[in-house]
Amino acid sequence: MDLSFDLVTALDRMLAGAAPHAGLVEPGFTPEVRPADPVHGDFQANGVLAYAKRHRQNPRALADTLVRQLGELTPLFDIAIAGPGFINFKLKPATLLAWLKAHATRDALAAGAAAAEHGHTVVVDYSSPNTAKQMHVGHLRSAVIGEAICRLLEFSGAKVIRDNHVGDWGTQFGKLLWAYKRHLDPAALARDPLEEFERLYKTGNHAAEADPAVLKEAQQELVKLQAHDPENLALWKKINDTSLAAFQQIYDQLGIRFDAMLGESFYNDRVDQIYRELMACGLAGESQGALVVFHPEHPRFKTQPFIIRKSDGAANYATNDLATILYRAEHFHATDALYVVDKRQSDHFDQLFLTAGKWFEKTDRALPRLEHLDFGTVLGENGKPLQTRSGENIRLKDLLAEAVERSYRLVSEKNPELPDSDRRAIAQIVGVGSVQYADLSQNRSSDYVFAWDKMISLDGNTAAYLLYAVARIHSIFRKLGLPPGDAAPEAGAIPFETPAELALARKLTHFPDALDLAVQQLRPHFLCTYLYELAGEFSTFYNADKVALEDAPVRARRLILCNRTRLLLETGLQLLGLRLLTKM
RNA sequence: GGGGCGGUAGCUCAAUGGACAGAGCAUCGGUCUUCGAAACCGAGGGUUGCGGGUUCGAGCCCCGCCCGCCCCGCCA
Repeated sequence: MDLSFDLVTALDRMLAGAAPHAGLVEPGFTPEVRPADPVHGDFQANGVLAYAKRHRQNPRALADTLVRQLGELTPLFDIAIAGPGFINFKLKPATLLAWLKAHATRDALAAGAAAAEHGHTVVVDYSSPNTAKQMHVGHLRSAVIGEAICRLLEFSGAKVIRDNHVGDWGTQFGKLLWAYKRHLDPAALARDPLEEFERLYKTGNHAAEADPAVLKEAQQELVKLQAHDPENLALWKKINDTSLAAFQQIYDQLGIRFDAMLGESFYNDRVDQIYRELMACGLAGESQGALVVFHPEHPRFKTQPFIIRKSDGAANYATNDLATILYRAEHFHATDALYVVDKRQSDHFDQLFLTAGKWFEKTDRALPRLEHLDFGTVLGENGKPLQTRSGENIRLKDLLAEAVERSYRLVSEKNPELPDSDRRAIAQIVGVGSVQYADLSQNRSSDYVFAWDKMISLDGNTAAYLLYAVARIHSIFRKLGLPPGDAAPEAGAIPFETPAELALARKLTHFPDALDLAVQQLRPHFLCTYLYELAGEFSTFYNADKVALEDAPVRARRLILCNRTRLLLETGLQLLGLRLLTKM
């Protein structure tokens, strides 16, 4: 057995191959190899338990027979049978060293990881704000989680297409255009256009609510826009361009760059085909003046309609999303389409995917794997959705600015001797990274409480704690005058001996397990948990064992531990979308 | 009314049907003449909402109940 990146899979294959020689055959023995609790070893195989039960055999005796067939593994692992019949595998110190030598660079890690998603073309639909409005805290999670998922999939070998499905064709434009033509403040427009658009939208909205005549006029503006009236179309374009430029400032801070920006307007002239096809294949029918799809086999959707054309004849987001699936399948040849969208829209996606599945089947098309990657709400410390004291949505640019400002104050307090420009740069990385990491480190499906003090803190599972570990490693290499990626000082290393060395080396070799879990479930928090534990093991090691010592072979092996910890922390943080630093 | 998600330590959260349910915060107590103490080490703290069931094994799966949040026809 070679020391492959993915030791779980390698062990699993070994056991499956050895099983017939131990008499484990029908019906289908599966080794069930998985990472183990460190008190038991590195990996455990649980498969003999179920097999022994099915065949009324003694599981411990069966495990023993199987282990006897694993002679090839004994130079690499300590193998033990425990409890009712678990087989435990513990990497030997020399094996740990060999694995770490074989995975010394980012390229080596990427080469190992790339098998998992090879051959997949994944469109990821995330961020997707509405134009003419500023991005607010409600847009945070989709952007942050979506970007992390893109990076995880890319690293795992997928071709990823980042698609920002912006809401650039909504009903908001009627009211906005109405107000623009009557209440525009040119000075405000010049100063901060998006602010002014937002004010105008609110003006129009209030006016329309107060006066049905205004509502009618606003609807007329929308009709004119949709009929491609030159004046309204030019205004619409200006509003969108302004919005997208403002969005990009946020995306730049979050490290996001989209491959496609195909908003609702792009699909505007593609919806007629949807109506035609869905009616032709008998899926859609008229109900209360609207065109809808029911799913008779479904307990709820047999009565809860999926509306694809409103009674006024206009398309809505359902139509749009159907057209988008078709485009992604035909144009991007997507094997997978993922939607990073608020969990409150799960009914919509259930109906969308059901409808698309039947439609594609009836029209003999290949349906990509469609998945709604839901996420919970960002709550304030009162347990309610996070808002300003006056009940407004918190703007994302203000939220990020506050994170940077708080980090600046902290860096200045902890490290006042650094030049101000350095402290500013560090605060930018720590502040934005703290917001990203707080969002990612928790299971995306749950709501989470937004708490500044915990987020920026150096204590606990935070970005600052991880970045601090990275900075300390860089500091070691600076002090020794060694470039951090250099392999030469690692030569002559002898296998690990101290408890702290062994614990850290062991943790390092489990990076693939964490990555696999995060990618398979598309939940970045598994990677966060791992990185936090890794940083913790490093801190323990750093505290217990001195690196810069005279004994060359010991120093070499400790430098390997430092360098690999740095490599994995940096790689992991980048996969999450964070930027890196070397001092803080 | 129908449905979705959740309820785990005082608080915020982890835990792929596997071994004794783990972290952080907070509390209490230790560690800087030594590579960055923004750190480390240790202690206490649990009937996993309640009741049944399936399983060699359940926080996780099934059934019932209680509580909370969210969704349920033309917003997205």
